[in-house]
Amino acid sequence: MPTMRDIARAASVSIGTVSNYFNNPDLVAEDTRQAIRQAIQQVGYHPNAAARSLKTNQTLRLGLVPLISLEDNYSLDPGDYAFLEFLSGINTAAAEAGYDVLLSAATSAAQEVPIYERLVGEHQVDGLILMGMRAADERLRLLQESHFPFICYGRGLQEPSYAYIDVDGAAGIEAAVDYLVAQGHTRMAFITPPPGLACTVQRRQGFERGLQEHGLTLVPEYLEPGGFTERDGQAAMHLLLDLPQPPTAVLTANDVCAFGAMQAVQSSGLQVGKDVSVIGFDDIRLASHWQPPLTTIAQPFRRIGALCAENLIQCITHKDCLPQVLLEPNLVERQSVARLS
Amino acid sequence: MPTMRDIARAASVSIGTVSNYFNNPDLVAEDTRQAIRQAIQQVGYHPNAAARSLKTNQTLRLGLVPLISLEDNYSLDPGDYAFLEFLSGINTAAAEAGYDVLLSAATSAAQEVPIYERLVGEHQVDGLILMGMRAADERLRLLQESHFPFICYGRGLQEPSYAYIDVDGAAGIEAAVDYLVAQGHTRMAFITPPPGLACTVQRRQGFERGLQEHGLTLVPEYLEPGGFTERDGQAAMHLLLDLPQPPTAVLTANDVCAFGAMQAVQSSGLQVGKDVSVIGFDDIRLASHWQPPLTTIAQPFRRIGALCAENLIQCITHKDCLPQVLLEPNLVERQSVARLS
DNA sequence: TTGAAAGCGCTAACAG
DNA sequence: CTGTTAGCGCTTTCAA
Repeated sequence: MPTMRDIARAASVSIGTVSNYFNNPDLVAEDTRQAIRQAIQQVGYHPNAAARSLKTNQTLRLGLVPLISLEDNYSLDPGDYAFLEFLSGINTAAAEAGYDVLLSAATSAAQEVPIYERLVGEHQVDGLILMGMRAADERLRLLQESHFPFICYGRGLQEPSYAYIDVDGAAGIEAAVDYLVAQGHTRMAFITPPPGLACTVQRRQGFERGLQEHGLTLVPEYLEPGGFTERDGQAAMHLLLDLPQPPTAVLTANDVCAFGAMQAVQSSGLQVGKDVSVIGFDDIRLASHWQPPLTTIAQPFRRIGALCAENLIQCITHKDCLPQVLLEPNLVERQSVARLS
Repeated sequence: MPTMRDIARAASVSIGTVSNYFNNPDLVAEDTRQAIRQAIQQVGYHPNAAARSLKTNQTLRLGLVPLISLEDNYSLDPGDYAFLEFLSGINTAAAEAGYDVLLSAATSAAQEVPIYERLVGEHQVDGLILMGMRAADERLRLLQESHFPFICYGRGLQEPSYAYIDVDGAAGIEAAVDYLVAQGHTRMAFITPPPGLACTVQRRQGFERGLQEHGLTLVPEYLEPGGFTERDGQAAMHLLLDLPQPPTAVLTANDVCAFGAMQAVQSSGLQVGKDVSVIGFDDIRLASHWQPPLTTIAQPFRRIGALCAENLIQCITHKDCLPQVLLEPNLVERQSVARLS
């Protein structure tokens, strides 16, 4: 690989001028630029990233640490199909701003914090994107203490002092409850996201608020702890259907969970969208292709990912800015909800 | 952030000794090690990655360039849910060997090669993982010319001279044809992956071979160009059903495509697994939860990803080794195929 | 077993 | 406008 020295020699200029060519082109005379450009073209030169980083203290990389755990699906975001869209959004927006994305897997929750420490300590990235926020999240402390730029997809439970992009899950669930009530339902259950996640608490509050507003009381058995997988949905729905008085409508943790729940309904000889209504969360692509098409609370993952990347980069370059974006989710009506007379 | 100099000072040793502590611990006396360990603990020191890379010429990073294109879903691997599993495998295996993964999105096919050039030129990564291999793939030339370590998930059409991990798609399709014949089918169609991909050609050959072996002739109308999305499957299946004499069984590009195809069958008032049989490819998690559960040709994506990472790292560290792994796919029988009398 | 010193490829003063 | 030069933080001889 050629170095800047080689380019300088080939263009018969000094190494400093080549540096200027890259970082302050207007300081360089047009003919000199021409010569340098040619030399670069000829050997296919690219500046060495490590050398540049060492000097400038910036990597042009954004970090993301997915928790890929087979045992505990505690915060299995990456197992969630939505993660893909999220990642695409990050990646696309990052690329547009000249950043790459560094992925560093944690294969258990215990590994997680050390990985963040290493990424920060080694200067591997200029900023970090967090996701799958927990009700009590160690990562926040670490990053805030070290004054390292970061942004979260999701918020913790108290009013956050950090940058985040989030979808108002409570409002989404509340809107879904409104909708169900409008369709004549009164017995509504909620298969929640995994316990421990911040969004689980938030959405549960939305659920309670929704019921309350319509003078409905929360049946404790209708609050079923669930998760993001089909298995979770399937198991929880069976539990719900086994109740002496099963709910007529069920909200779920996400679309995949809803798919599992629908599967349980069908294998119990009941019909989704008729005997039992199901509402998903996320609106992944398959939701509209499911049978019956799934009514769900849409989150714009790609956009969220892009917002995370853009705003994080903003934080990195402009320091002391604190983007806090709360998006409104959007109920997409399809055919998995029955209208009761 | 503390530097090695700080550690050296704190431990009252020279900077070279601290370096030895990390890279040649046995050269350092136990008490000295103790002192250094303590100093490191105290300030939370991590070696600066850029400085280290600059000197050692290795980054401990593996590169992956997903093609995230909204217009042309030419090689929309990342849009495929299987990508997630693949990525998890890579990420996990990489992490185990001390590597991180660098993602650099290409948002159009035109951007792709320049991104590879940049990654190589900037020394951003120690090796690259390619996927979505095309019938004629520019990336191969580039990487082979520059003698940069890389490995492919998938093979080009001629016998490859490069490292790869692949699943024998032709054999998979052939086995599926065998299976369909055993179930009494003779009119079989194939909704192919996107044109241009190497696997499309390979699988088509498997399809033809399969038919041939059973003395069946290929009906040109039964070879329907498709893709990896539900839309692709849906559209192609409708075309197939509109034929004067529709097929009784349909192979598809992947499970998601199969889902779309099944949707088309149902909306035509026919029943999957009875009037029309459908076979997927990949065996993503949802396949078994679909209604009816999808018979499909399984690819172990997580394992493939892990193999890619492990073998690439092998290539990086041991040079001149040429892993070429061909995995046999596996037909998973479920309920989307009818037995004809 | 430890220390001193050169240099990886680049940037950013600064001098000319 | 261009050249010279001193590091960025680390590894790696080589001497002591």
